[in-house]
Amino acid sequence: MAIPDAPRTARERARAEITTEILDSARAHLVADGAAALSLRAVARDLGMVSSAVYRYVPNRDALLTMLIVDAYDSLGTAVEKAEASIARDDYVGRFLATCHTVRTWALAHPHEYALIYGSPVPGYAAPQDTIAPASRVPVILTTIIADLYASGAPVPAADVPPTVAASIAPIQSFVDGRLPDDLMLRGMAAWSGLFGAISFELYGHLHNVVTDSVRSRKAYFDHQMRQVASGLGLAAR
Amino acid sequence: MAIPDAPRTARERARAEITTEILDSARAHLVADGAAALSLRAVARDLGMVSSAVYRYVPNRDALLTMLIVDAYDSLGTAVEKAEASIARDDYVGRFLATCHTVRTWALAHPHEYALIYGSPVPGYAAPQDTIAPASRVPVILTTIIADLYASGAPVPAADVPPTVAASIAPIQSFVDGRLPDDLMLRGMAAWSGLFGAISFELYGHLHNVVTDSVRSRKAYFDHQMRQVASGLGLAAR
DNA sequence: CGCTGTCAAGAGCACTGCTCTCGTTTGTTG
DNA sequence: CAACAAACGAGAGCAGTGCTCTTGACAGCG
Repeated sequence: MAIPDAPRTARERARAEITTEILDSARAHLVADGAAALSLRAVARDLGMVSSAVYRYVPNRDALLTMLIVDAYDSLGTAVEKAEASIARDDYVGRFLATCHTVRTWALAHPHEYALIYGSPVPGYAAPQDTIAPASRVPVILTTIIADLYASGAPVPAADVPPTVAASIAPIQSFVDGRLPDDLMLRGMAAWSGLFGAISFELYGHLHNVVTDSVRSRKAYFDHQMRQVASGLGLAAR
Repeated sequence: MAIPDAPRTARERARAEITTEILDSARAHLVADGAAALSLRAVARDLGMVSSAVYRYVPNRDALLTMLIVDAYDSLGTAVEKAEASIARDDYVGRFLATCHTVRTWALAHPHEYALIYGSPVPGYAAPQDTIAPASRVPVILTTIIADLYASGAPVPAADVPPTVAASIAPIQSFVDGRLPDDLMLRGMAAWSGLFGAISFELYGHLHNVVTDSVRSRKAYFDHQMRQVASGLGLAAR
């Protein structure tokens, strides 16, 4: 898997270079006009190539979008990991809130990229294998915070949950070897989907005429909601 | 605004008829292949017209999509209103859960329509005035449930919230003339975005490898999460 | 009856994704 | 070193898109 030792031949060198140029141009178009407007021909024009030449590097438009998806997940993942790592390990609320705010800030700064990864996928689009690792970086962080909180011995929600519900989250529980109480895990998942639900609503305009449309208000609203979510996780405020 | 008394002349009659035929065909394409694949030319072919003829009835593709958006909001709104109305008025949890499950059921049955209204909007797309009324039907139902609950005198969350947060929800509070405590309103909004966040995650595949992918499991998971949300609203379970 | 506005059809423009062919260049192999 | 195969860029081409414009037919009005 690891890159052997950089491209050796001139051809491999050129191929790697042009491939990244294609990706850069595609990303620029995505940022500027969104995924729907991304055109392989426009990318080709950017690089001074003819459209068919691009197909030597990218099998089709979908593949290019997939690369951009991986790209976006990684960009978000890196930002969140960095922000979360800067908080004291035993400040669980702080780590959670830093995660939330970083996701939101990233989303506001990269709306088209956010829409690409958390918006409606194209009908038949099936996420290829290479997207799932980058896609799980944020969930992994959230899970880690919760697992750390639980390991710290702090009081966390651990009520019984109906067997069918417990069974439904078997897949995710297997990732943490069932170390977390079902109740806590379920609340963590609610936090996760609540986080992205809140951001999507804000970004897609559903808060229009609902929450004052100013940077200050929107941030205060989001912060409050995420604090509420945190308290539901057993993360005492402050 | 109201239709005077049905089209009178043969021309007006034909115009109304063809317009609905266009919408029907467009809806069929949307259901089958999603919004991205909706083509004005394909609609024209369906009706045995040439593409330019369609432009006599619909100014452009965006306008057609807007009609479908209104359509979808109305379809969802009708389904939810009907389901919610069938629950005893004093069963607030039941009304809330019926609303949640109906939204989810509708979304699973109409994935492309759901994606059209709750997915990522096209970049420059600004929701026209005619979409906002249909779009608010579900929020109105949710707000009504909460307002009824509050009016019943049941104990509801009414803690103080920071002034900036309270100020941020001034727009929505003005709809209910500030009758609801900020705390309750905020939790209601969290429920609202949590509801659609959960459904979007499920529909867009983010629960893959997280929640067992079976009708039973997914429903049990969703039901549990919405019950948790309800309890956060002061809606005692059962 | 005749004028005006509406309509369907067709051609056309600029754009898209993608395929195929054809010389040219590059790297490897005999 | 020569020969062959693979990789590559350019160009033409196909089928499709949204949208505009012109042209001729028709309906409804004064």
